[in-house]
Amino acid sequence: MADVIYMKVLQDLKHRIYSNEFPDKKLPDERSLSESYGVSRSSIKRALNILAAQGIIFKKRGSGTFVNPLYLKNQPIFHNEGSNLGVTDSYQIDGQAPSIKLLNFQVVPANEDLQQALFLSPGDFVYQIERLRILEDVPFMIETGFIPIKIIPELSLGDVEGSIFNYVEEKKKNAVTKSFMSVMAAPSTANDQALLALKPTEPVGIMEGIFFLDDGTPFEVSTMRLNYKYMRYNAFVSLDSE
Amino acid sequence: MADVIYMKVLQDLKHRIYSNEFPDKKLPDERSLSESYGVSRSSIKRALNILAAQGIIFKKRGSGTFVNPLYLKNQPIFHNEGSNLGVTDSYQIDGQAPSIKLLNFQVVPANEDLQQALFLSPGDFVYQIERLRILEDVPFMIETGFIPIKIIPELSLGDVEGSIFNYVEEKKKNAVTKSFMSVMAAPSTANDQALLALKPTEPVGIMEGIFFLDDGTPFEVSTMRLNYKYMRYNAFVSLDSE
DNA sequence: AAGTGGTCTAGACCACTTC
DNA sequence: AAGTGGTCTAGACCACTTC
Repeated sequence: MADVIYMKVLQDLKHRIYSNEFPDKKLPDERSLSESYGVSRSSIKRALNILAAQGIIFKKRGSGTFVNPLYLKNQPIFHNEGSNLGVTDSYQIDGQAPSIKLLNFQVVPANEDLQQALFLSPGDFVYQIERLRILEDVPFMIETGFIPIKIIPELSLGDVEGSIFNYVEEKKKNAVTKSFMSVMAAPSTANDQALLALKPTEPVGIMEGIFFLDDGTPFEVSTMRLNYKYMRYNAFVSLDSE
Repeated sequence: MADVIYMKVLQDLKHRIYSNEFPDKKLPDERSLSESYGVSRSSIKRALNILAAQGIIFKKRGSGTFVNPLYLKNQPIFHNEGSNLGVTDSYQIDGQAPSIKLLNFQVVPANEDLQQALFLSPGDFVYQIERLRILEDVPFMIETGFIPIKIIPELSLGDVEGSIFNYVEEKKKNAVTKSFMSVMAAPSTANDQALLALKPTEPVGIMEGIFFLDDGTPFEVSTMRLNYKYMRYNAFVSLDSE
């Protein structure tokens, strides 16, 4: 992926944006970027379109391309940087991935909700995986995931202490690239408070999702409970492509 | 929008998919589509990429393009009913729009953040509009919005007691069709608790956004603080188009 | 070997904004 | 008039899958 031109341009531009290289929030025009990077304008546009879809920049025809001030105002936490949608890739900070503390790992029968979400039959089993995610020594997320055992029957204790999405990508050559997400807020439970070092008045952010493999197979149902300070979900919404 | 080639192709393909014209779930290859539609392969790819981003199809290099069976089976989780992205259209319940209680309406100078977000110059003014949104007698959202006065200099007290986005659509023939949203959670303030009938341990969900008119003009910066029970932000995420 | 999607180019023309 | 992003073309070559 890194050998692809538009990805190189994208990474470089993102770095320059975060380095505040454009204090007036205006990027060079596409034709200048094309020349300075030595690539076609199409490749520049492709990189810019992705940055726009990620909410980092926006474009105004006739005027130029601008850094989204909302995006830089606070530190964005959840950003889809990697080759898949997993927590490990999305919560990188300065290239450092969050570490994992395994809380629970077992195989259970899929209940009705899980059967429907993961296209399973009665009697099918799923892994239940509960993990605490830690970023720079701060536990910030409790993650409970359910994965059909038939998709990765060989999953071991060691595997679930690392990135499962990366594991699947490497071993199965099938990345998790799509998801339906629901983002919510809720009061913290006693368990949340203990694990995430929250006061009783401090809430959790909740991200619930169904994750799909690239071929459309539902891979995991996951509920993530976050220290509210670490949840900032950015999205670009457009009615154009309806 | 309908005069754009890739949109025409997109609409037509979507219609053909829903008409079950591809019972084997396989679409013609891109070069054939290019020929049969009489457009370039790039335009075909553009339409297909959008359909893939919407979760309707998926592509497999070397194999072809396929209808996503999951999509036809499952009802889409998130559906935007209205013609714009405003609260009035998005929070309809059984066709009933939320009502509005105006808390504050004044004209103030745009601070630096607003100048940057709304393309304003020092000395430009914005409306500051604070409103309480009420659904079936329950106040659920405190909304603070900032809109440049030069976009709608004639805005009156009566107008801000209704849907501003619908007003702009009717009067200016320019709909709010794009936005960058940030979704967060936070402890409730005393003000939140009073207006939204929350206990001190109950949080708010926060949706912060810049809303754009169809031509890309930033129209409003808005911060919405919601009773957490009423915030559920749904999104379909895909790395395909990125 | 043939088929199919992915990436990329160089350039044309259009639509809108700014000067 | 000049600048800037949007759309589109025709074609080249690459990577992966299927036969």
